[in-house]
Amino acid sequence: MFGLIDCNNFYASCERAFNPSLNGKPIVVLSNNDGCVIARSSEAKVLGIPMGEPAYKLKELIETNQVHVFSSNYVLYGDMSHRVMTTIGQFAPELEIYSIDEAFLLLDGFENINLKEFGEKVVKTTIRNTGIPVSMGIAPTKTLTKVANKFAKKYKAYKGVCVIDTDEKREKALKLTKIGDVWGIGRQFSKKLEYYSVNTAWDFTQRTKSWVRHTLGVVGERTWLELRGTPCIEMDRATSKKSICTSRSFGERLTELAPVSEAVANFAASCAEKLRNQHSYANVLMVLIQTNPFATNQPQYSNQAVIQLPVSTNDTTELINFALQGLKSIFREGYRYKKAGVIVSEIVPERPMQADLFDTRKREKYNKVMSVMDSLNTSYGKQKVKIAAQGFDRKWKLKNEKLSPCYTTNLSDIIVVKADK
DNA sequence: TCTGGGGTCCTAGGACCC
DNA sequence: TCTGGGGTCCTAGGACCC
Repeated sequence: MFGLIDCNNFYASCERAFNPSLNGKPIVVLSNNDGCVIARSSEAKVLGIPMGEPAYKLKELIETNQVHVFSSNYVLYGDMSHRVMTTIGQFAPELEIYSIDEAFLLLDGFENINLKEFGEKVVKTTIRNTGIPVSMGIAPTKTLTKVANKFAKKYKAYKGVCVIDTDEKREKALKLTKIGDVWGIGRQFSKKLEYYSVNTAWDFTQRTKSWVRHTLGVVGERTWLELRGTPCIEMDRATSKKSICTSRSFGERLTELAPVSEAVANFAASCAEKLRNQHSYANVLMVLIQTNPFATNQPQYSNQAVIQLPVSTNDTTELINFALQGLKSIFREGYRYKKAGVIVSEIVPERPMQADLFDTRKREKYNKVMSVMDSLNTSYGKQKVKIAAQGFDRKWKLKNEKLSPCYTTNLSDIIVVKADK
């Protein structure tokens, strides 16, 4: 059996955890640049605020209903996520962190344990230890735990836990699940399936295997098997990423190379840090820039440069260098740029490292510089030490006017909270 | 004026090999 | 009339997830 734990309205719950006066009030959290709604408390959902809605379209609704609005605070959410994962990790032999607010548990060796009671204990402990409410689905396949989780959230009487462990329960649950709500069935697939009168997850399971294979390919076939109780998707044990991306929309449109360069240098530096954190090197770097695709009345341009790195690396100075070279090759005058990004890929572990016979760079020296930089930034705060190309102008800096304090990671914020009390 | 950011996997087609 | 069979690697694009 598998378990799936999912935090309820995660970002909204994080904002609430340190500000109890928000309990019972509608909250929304906005995407970077204060763009779209990406999280809503249940009160905000009741008001009919849809997921993904651009914030400017909601101005009136927010004012008349006194909705509390927050810019996204990933430092806070990341730290809270870590606390939740640490708590639930203690309950099972294996934990797969699937996203910032979700994790699978492998429930091997739980044959003689009452799973419902077990789940309730996990849920209660997590809320008590972290202040974040969670729900848990338990079932023989990952896709079915997703179904179970939805029911655990929907019905209060379940106390946050739903177990699907018999065919009767499975049939009942699948008949109540719309096909588009199934994990692995997105917009295109559900459109196709509805065309063939497959409206519920149950309808889907009643089709033949070959029909599903023919209509949706192997991916759909796996979902079909999983919904019928045959596990196909195992616990993912890989911990390091295969590609790493840092991209942002700018707070204002940029027309000059200089501020875009500064942004790209920062994105490259962030990729390098992420690489070092997971102890790996990249072999390929890509830089991309684009204008605003929504501004249809303005000249559009987007382009990307792909650079094969001569020697795999996670060195900030080196990656910034290549990223800026790439940027120069694609940057064109006369456009209002909205967004840029850096993606590193073909990622390999730090050891063993493939060297280059003709490499002239003093790699050991630079590695030392990087580790000193990392430890200074860990002790004294992000970006205390950085590369000059990352600059100080920050014209590209995104908008986040409604940022909450970093309660858990910034000492001065913690003191402020105490003073308020 | 205003619309996010970060990932994974699969497939088809082209270029190439013997 | 009639033109093989078996493979790899790469890329772009499409689907999905949070």
